Amino acid sequence: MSDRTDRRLTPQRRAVLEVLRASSDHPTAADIYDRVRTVTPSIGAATVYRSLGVLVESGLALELNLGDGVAARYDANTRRHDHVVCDACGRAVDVDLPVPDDLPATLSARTGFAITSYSLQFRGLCPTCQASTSHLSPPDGEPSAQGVANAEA
Amino acid sequence: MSDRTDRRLTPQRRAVLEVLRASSDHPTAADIYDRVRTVTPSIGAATVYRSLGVLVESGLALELNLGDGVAARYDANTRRHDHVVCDACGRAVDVDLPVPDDLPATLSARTGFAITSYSLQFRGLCPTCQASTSHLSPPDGEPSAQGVANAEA
DNA sequence: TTGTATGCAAACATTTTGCAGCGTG
DNA sequence: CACGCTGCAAAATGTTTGCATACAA
Repeated sequence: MSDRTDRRLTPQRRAVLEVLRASSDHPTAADIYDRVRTVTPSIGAATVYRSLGVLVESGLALELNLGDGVAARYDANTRRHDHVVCDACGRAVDVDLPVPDDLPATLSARTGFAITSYSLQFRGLCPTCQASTSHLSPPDGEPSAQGVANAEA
Repeated sequence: MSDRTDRRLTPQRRAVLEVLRASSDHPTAADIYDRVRTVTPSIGAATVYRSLGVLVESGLALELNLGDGVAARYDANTRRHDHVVCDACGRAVDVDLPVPDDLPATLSARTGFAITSYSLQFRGLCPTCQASTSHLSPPDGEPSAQGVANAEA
């Protein structure tokens, strides 16, 4: 009876992880499926979904719910960080916010919950969409890491 | 050509809103459908979904994505507030956290986004689930507003 | 071998749409 | 009478499962 940790990093799972690491736009499972198929055309959708599950379980990826209507997104950046999502084009950008680190403790004291994780979600208009009068058409599919704001102090 | 604001508060929409206001457990659309039917048995699922959409659009309700696998939840509490979700039983509790109010400004300066809203999501174990060794069975269906922590300072 | 992983297709769950009829202003 | 709203059913999405086969230890 081995515990749930003895998962193998198969070629498919590795491929999914690679794609995820190469993406900075927080792709959904469907996005990832499409991208992986350009490399491993024979992979099945179920395998992608299962692989994502495995990666999340083993701590190699994060599953995000950015609060837009969109399905779960995935992130290979497993450090604690926050996100800001554009209401117009849906683009999601990472942010590292210097939040008071007693936040979890405060919350815990206040609710009795044993806090294990937390994140902040911001919504608004991205610079591009602020510029364009018509808040439509996304800036583009998968732009490289443009606009990732990570100042630490 | 009237704008999208001339929506009527029909009996069905009112019923949905009532149910939502009577619920403190952040029900999903399906939950709400079930509850509304106890009062208005003839209502259709589509109407509930459409009503929720209308209520959200008109600012009478909030659509939440609490990051658990669960579908969107709804909240009649439209004030800005945060949530903590139990990883074991899925219970979601409101919290009003005194976050530095320059947070949006900081974010905006850092990313160029025009921030319109934000919220904090915490995850962990609720008191009940911490107590029970086996992190299973939800505390209960729709407990009244037990455990809502709203200290303001 | 023995058990896990994969691909395919079917099954599912959830939400959206099309449409005819109804009610209200 | 025009228009929005409703209920029903069908359709569209998105994700999970069942199963036979293919691998790997």
